[in-house]
Order: sequence, then C-alpha cells, then structure tokens
Amino acid sequence: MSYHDLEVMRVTGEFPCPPMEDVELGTVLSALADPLRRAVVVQLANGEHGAERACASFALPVAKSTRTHHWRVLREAGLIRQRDAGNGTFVRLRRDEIARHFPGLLELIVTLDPGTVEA
Amino acid sequence: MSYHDLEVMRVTGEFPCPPMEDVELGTVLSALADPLRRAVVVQLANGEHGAERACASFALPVAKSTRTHHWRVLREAGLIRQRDAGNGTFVRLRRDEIARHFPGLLELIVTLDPGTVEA
DNA sequence: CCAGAGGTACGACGTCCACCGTACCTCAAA
DNA sequence: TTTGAGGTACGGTGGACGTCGTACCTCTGG
Repeated sequence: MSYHDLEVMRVTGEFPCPPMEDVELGTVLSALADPLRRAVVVQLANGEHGAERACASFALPVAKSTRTHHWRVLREAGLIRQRDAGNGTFVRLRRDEIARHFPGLLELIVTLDPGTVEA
Repeated sequence: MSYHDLEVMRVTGEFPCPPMEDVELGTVLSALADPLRRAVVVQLANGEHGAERACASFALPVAKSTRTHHWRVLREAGLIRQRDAGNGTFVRLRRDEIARHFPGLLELIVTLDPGTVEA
C-alpha cells in the first residue's frame, strides 16, 4: 500500500481500490467465479442503488480472516468500494463504473446466479 | 473416464463432456477467466454457427500438453465439444446449449473481451 | 475503564492451476 | 514403410487460491 493510499485511508476511511480502466476482464471473472463472492455481489446488486451495507451483515460461513480476504479480492477486481468506520466496515457496489466498463455484466450475473449459497 | 465414455469415444471420436445442467456458473466463469481460453471461445463464437474448427488452427502460444489442458478445461466447463479424427482433433462451440442455460453469457464475453491475445 | 464486537495483518497449510518435457499414439503423405 | 504433424497421458514444478488460527487494532456499551 503506497504512502498516498495510507493517507487517504487515515482521513476518509476508504480502502484503496484500482481505477476501473486498470481492471482486466479476467480478474473480474475470477472474482465472480467464487460462489461466496458472487453471492455478495448479487445481493449488493439487488439492493438499493448506491446503498452502503455493513460487511458484518452478510454472515458468510467462513472465518473472519477469510472474509477479509474475499473483501480484498472484490476490491481489487474493481467490484466494490470499502470504507472503514473504526468499529465496522461498509461496502458498496461500484455499480455505475462497472456498467460503464463492463456493460451488461452485472445484470447477467444477477440473472444467472442460482443463489444457492445463503450469505 | 468411465467404460461407457471410452466406448463412445472409440466409435464416434467424441470426447466426453458433461450435460449442460451439471455445469455450474462458477466453473464457466473460471474457464473464461483465462485469456487464452476466452480468446478461443470468442473466436469460435465469432465463427459460423455450428462450425467445427481444427484445434491446430488456433496457434496458442503454449506447449502442446498445455493446449490439451485448456481443451479439457473448456470441455468440462460445458463450453465446447471436441472430436478426435485420429490425426487431428476438432472443436465446436456448444452455442445453443450455452444460450439456453446461460442466456446472454456468450454475447457478453464477445462484446467485453478486448481480444488482445492473438491466438 | 474494560469487555466485546467487528475487522486487518501475518503466517501457515493443502489444493488447484498453468505450464512444461517426455513418452506414446494415430493417421496421412512421401 | 517410414517420417512427420497433431494430439493425449503422465509426472513434475512454481505460484496462486481458499482456508484457518493467532495477534493486534478501534470503536461502542456497560
């Protein structure tokens, strides 16, 4: 993590995440290949536009450290933004940016995902 | 490979591949996450409907055994069928079945793939 | 002030993946 | 009949992934 990223995070609580034009399609597809991560994205996509949701509200059936890992993967794939509020963190879908750079992707995942994994 | 599969292959030259309803979305997304495999799928999708194409015509920049590996991954992800003609093998996209079970997926990949990898 | 909830960082572990070389097979062409 | 092109199977290697436990941090509520 760069010095600038650290400073941004100290002030705003925003985790660093890549600009959308740097994200490759393969990275996004890899991120969405995991059923847990895909379930998270689907739930965010089905939520209110621009809505922020507490990470703790997802109840993923894995250990805390594994959750952290999945949040990072989703961040680095450009799919979510994450904000640290001290005692809790919040995520929101980068809906508009995704729609601009990967038009149709989000809608496809939402309609295609069986949603068998409760999360 | 089961006894039945072996018999089918001996007679028809068809490699075994799973029924479409057994293929999970995550498997398909993983298969498409690799740039080489995605390039193959895009080229097949852009070809004639139902067209069969020689595996050797793809000129993938990897060793023979690695190519074989990629064909298997694509087969097991339900994306292609492969036929052994003795001295050469041929692949064809399972276009209609994909469209039926994952509607919109193929079109999305074709439009979203940068196609930077020449293959 | 202190306990607890939420979360990250780090290190570890087992598995899978992309890749390769080698051995071997099959068919076609010389 | 022999050579070469195309291809699979197998074994191995290095790196990435999903998972976890532990240590440590921050804010809130008693």
